[in-house]
Amino acid sequence: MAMARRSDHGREELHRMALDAARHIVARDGLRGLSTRRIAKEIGYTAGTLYQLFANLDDLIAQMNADTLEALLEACAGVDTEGVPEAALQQLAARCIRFIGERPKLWNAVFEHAVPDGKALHERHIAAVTRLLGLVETALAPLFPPSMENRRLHEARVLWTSLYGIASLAISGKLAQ
Amino acid sequence: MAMARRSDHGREELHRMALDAARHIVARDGLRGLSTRRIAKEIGYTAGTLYQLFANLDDLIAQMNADTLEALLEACAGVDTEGVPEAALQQLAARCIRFIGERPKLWNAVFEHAVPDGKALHERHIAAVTRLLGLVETALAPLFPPSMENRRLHEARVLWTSLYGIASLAISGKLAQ
DNA sequence: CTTGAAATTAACCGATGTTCAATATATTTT
DNA sequence: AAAATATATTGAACATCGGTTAATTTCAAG
Repeated sequence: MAMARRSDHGREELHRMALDAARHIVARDGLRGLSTRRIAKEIGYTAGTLYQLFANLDDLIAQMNADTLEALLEACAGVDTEGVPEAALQQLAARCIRFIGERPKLWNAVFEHAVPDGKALHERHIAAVTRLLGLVETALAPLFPPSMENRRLHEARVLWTSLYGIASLAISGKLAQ
Repeated sequence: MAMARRSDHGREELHRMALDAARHIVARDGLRGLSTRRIAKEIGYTAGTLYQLFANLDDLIAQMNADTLEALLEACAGVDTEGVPEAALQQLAARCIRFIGERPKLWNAVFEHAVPDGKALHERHIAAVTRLLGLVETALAPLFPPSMENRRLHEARVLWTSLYGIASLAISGKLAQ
């Protein structure tokens, strides 16, 4: 097989291709089916090339997960979080559930991937979670007087945490039949 | 290291120990962290021993997942499904969400594990799902006259599939208290 | 004891993440 | 254009770990 040409793809184009391939693999076979060689094969390169774009496989997975969270954020973008709280929350929940239900294994990867010892979570990962949480906080605002800000933030976090269970449950129903 | 004595543990005791170890590993590190050698190490044996108790690793995982579903069933056991339907469904949803939230990675495994080609789902797996569905069906009973049995079973399935709606209510309820 | 079956391990063989020297390609300089 | 330099890509090497099977050890029964 011929060596891939140097200028076949630009650096960031390759970066994108690798993450796309990883996403497809994980969506189909779960994190367990992901390997450097498999990603490389899917994009027509060899494993070593990936180490020019990512520090290692953990780094690649972390970026893939950050992508997933940003995509979820995108999916929630259209929700009006300033109106009636119940309606806003229901819409947020519905979009999250839909998003997760369409890529359950990819979503699982966000939680299954153990962060390497000592390493912090990826910056984009944190940013996306923060903004998602922010949506819930905003939606909850009308239910709490300004004096109960702590309480509001706390409840937003509780709600956000429970969302995972809800989404899982929704997915379970779909997959169990 | 001395070979483990043959009579250290009975067959079904070992069986249980292996599944327990697998559960702990998956709960901590996800399906990706699970391997025959790691299970064996945790219970003081070597990998080959497992093949006396399980057909292969896939079989072991399948049994672990069946255990998970049965544990969920257990967690739902106390719910009074004979009373007011709305209350029963809400309780069921709340318990499911709680259960999943406490062992997210273990729950993921139930859906990440691809059933080997040609193989059917484990019998206990199917039985557990059936009984979970049965809880919903029972809870729905008061809402349907006996003549609409088909309809009731259908709605139970729909509800199970879209449990997230109920789950949302359960969360809202928590928020209100 | 001997024997045979069950339990346990050791060995097999392929896959994994990662590194690195060698090679192929692009770019710049002369 | 040719030479020189810089970069991209590979393929092999390494060490480890994967599931599974073959061979060995243990134990109880006759």
